[in-house]
Amino acid sequence: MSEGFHPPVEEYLTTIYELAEDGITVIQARLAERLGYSAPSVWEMMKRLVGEEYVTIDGREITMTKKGRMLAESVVRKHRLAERLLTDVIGLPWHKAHAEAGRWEHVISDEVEERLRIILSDPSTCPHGNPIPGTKPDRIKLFALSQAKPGDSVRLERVTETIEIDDDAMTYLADNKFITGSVGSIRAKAPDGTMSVAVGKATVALGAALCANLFVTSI
Amino acid sequence: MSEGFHPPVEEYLTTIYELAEDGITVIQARLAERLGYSAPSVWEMMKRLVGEEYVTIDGREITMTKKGRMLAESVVRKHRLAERLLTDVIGLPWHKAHAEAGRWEHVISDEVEERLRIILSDPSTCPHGNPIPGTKPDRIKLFALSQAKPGDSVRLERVTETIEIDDDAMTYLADNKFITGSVGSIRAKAPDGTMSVAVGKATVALGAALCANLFVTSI
DNA sequence: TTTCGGTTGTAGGCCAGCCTTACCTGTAGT
DNA sequence: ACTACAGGTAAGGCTGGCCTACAACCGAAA
Repeated sequence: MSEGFHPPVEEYLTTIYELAEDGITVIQARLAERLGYSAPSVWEMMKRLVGEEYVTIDGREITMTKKGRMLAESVVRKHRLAERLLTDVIGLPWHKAHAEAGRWEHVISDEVEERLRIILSDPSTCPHGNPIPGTKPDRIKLFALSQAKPGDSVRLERVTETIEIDDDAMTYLADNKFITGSVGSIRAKAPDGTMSVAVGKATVALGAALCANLFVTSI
Repeated sequence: MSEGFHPPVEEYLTTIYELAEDGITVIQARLAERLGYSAPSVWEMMKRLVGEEYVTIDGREITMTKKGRMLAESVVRKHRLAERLLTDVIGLPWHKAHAEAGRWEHVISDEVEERLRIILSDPSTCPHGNPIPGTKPDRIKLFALSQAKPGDSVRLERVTETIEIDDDAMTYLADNKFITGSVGSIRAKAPDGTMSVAVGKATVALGAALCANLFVTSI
């Protein structure tokens, strides 16, 4: 926060970070989609980010430099710590934390970040299971829900950013009590990948695209 | 946060609110000073705020409309609740909370504000003693430290915004352990209003301008 | 091979919100 | 009564970050 305070730059860099984290090739078009900006706007910002040595572009693919990655990780860290604060301390519902933290991430100072890490006992993930950069991750092997078979019992461990940004999907998951930590058992899997999962007394239907972005452990 | 999200507008309105709160006549020149903007910038924004019916201008004096006051109070409320969160829960030092909250106030949603009010037990003031709009104030009569006489013992109850925005002054107070809740006894009062106050084992020297903005109770 | 969807690049524009410079006005002090 | 100075108004300018419209390219499928 000391010298530069540039929410747009931070926004672009974290989006690059999160796309890469979700295994999506980072090109301008993906950024334009996710950010909701026009292609020329993204292009212009890329020129700037290359100029300021936050990223390099090789062919179409955008890669962060060390400088870019450090800034991105700092902001992502603040975002995910903020989410933990919001859910664990402030009591904001699970599915609403992402949007709130999306604004908070730009205004949290390094000192407060440090305090948060302490009072939250150095958490390794956000409430949706995504890792907090700079902490040693719990090395449990997760797999996509889409790989589970009928009969399997699983615990939901992680919802990727691709889903986190989708308010409707998050609300749907929360309404059906299928949030991080919830246990479900696979009832059925349709040919198109849609799954039926029993959670508590009810059964939730989950589309293929959603299942590919829900990571679980066997139980 | 729903529709309009205009940090500059919020910044101007809260500044107007805080100037009035500190008993300072609100004119453009005061705003320019406190915000660090040029007079024409302030003038332009005033045109806009009058146009959008946030304020009215009568002669030189600027007064908020109901609409303006509601927005200003909402932002001030978020600011002061954020300060409480920062000091009481997150553990940020007393004198650093103001600057941090100055950024947070623009990004806190109404829902989080409500949660904060609950987890903080509906506080009636910020950590510096300024009232949180919408709560019934503790009706203790405070007086300015400058009105105290040598020999008096007082407890510091409130530091006005005029001082809160002054980082050096706040750090000085904190370094000398003279913060809200601290007890001091007046040792001496110089002709120019400078006071010597014993706090704990040490004695603090406080300038006249500062003393006029520190509110205390007799003890 | 042609065509077409996805993508990148270019040109030109717009608006908020700040700036400087300059000028005008009213009030207070000598 | 005159000057000084604080305060307000005017005109013009700049930058960041977004836009639309359009041109150029590329790979894959028809």
